[in-house]
Amino acid sequence: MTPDELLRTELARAAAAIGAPEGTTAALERPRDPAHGDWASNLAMTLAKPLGKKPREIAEALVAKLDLAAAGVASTEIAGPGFINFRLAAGARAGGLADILAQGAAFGRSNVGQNERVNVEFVSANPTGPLHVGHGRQAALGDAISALLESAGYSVSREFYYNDAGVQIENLAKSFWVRVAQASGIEAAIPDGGYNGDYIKEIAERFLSESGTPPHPALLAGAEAIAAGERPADAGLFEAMRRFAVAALRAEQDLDLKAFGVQFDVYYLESSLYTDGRVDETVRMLKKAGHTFDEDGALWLRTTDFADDKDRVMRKRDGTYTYFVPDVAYHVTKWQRGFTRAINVQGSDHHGTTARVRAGLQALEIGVPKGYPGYVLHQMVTVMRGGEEVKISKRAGSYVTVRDLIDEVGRDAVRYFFLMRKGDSQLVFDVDLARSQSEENPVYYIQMAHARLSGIFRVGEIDTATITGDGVQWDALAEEAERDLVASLLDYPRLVAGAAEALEPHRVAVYLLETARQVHLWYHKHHVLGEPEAILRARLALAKAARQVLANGLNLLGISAPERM
RNA sequence: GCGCGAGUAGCUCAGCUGGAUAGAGCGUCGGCCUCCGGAGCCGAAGGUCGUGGGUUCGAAUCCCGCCUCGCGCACCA
Repeated sequence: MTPDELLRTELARAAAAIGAPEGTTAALERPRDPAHGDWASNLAMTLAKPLGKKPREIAEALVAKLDLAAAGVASTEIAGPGFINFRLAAGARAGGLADILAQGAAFGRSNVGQNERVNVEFVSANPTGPLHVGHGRQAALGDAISALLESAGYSVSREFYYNDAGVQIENLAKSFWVRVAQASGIEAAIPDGGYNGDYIKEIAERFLSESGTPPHPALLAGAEAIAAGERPADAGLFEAMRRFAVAALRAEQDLDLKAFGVQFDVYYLESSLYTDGRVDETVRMLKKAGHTFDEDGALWLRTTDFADDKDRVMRKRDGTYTYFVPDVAYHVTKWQRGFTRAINVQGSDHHGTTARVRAGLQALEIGVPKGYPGYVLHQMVTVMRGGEEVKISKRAGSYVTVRDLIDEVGRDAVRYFFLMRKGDSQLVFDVDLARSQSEENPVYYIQMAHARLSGIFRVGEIDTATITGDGVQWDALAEEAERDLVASLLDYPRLVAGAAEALEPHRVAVYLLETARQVHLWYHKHHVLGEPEAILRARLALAKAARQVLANGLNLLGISAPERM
């Protein structure tokens, strides 16, 4: 147990002893002002109302009940309106470092999740083009959220949902047909709403060389049909092209993800929901539950019964389903596959769908919880280079892809930059800063801290395996910079737990930057090698512990922790 | 118009789920330093937390109104 955990338990015990109501939580925090001690609690203030006494009286009663020695507390004081301030014994303060050294990579992990199965869905791009920066933010976020949940003891499955059915894919197939026709010498134009990026040209070339050139008349007739807003008559050829294009684009996206170091456990195909009958089954169940109605020749779901702001069409007049139905069918599978918790990471431009998906699940009346699935929505990304915004233009077929970014600034920097801001604030990606090898670059700065600490052991020719907390005189860490660094390091488990609960990886990113700053500060002020034995040993332990915490945090974000740079 | 998100130092952003005198980096100004690993270190200036009310011992944080910006408001995903 770290000192604050000990203290927390003691406080809870004391609170119960003076008759605090059940469920009273003892808030314990690190005061901003060091003069207020190492830890402070507002417990007495929160108890003032239920106990009907003055906060300061309660504080005195609490202190009298505390076993200070057990919690490693040297002194207490009651301050301000009723804060209880705790000052730890010098040894107890730094003694927590022994925990870090003993737990190693496990430091910061917990078991609050109790192996609950969580499905984290992210990226889920349509296979209609390369992954762009928005997907990149999502990939970084989804992967980090997954890692956070794993570290909190959840059993996480990372999932990618391919929307490989529906109107967009139809448009892709038509655009592809046109490109194939063009490459075969036929004059044709990409239809409205189609995809005209250069990448489709390249795939069309590949199609021709791998599958041979299709019969000229069929291609021509198909192109004319597309121009008229219809499907090509040769259904077999159209289907073959659709498959080829989708497969090629999926392969491209896989390469993007691989370059980013993101691995999914499950790729779920929307098309499979049709072929295995789940879509029809979902419609049948919704009808059976009695929340559907017919109007204007379409089949509707009365989602307004379940907190949606308007009713939604399920089956269009032309007999095809809206995307909403497979979406519901898909989330039913998540529930049925045993995920009692589901989290969808999406761009905020999708937030309109959240209410209706939940409504659809409620309308089924199969016991899915109300807030299922949970959503983490993130705002847009703008890319800056040379002080100017890089415009994203799908129309011109030139937009910033994830792979462009990774090629230019490296995987670690891309990950950090996508994670350093709160998801719900807009993010400016400064390419020049991300690629700079200076301390202004936060990634470089954090990794440098890790490398510097590693350098101490390398230069001193010290095997880190020999560094443990055994027999270390912790009160040798008496400098202010050391006290601050130690406090930050011991704060790490709480920080990670909070980030996991809130699904906010940026807290880890911000923490790492601050901790790195403290490492640099300490490193510049105080030497390790060549100091007297007691100080040397304590500082080596501190260096190793700091390095461990930095590595653990970076690992959560999917960023490497280099030993030298 | 409705819904969601954002608005905090000159700039970019934190603010640990309601705590004590609101923080960091960059930039600006003043002063040191050249040491295991590369310009670092110390200090200063800089704030009506968009705005007006409310809730309470206490509000950047919770509630209501208003202003500005972004996203959405399809029988597209």
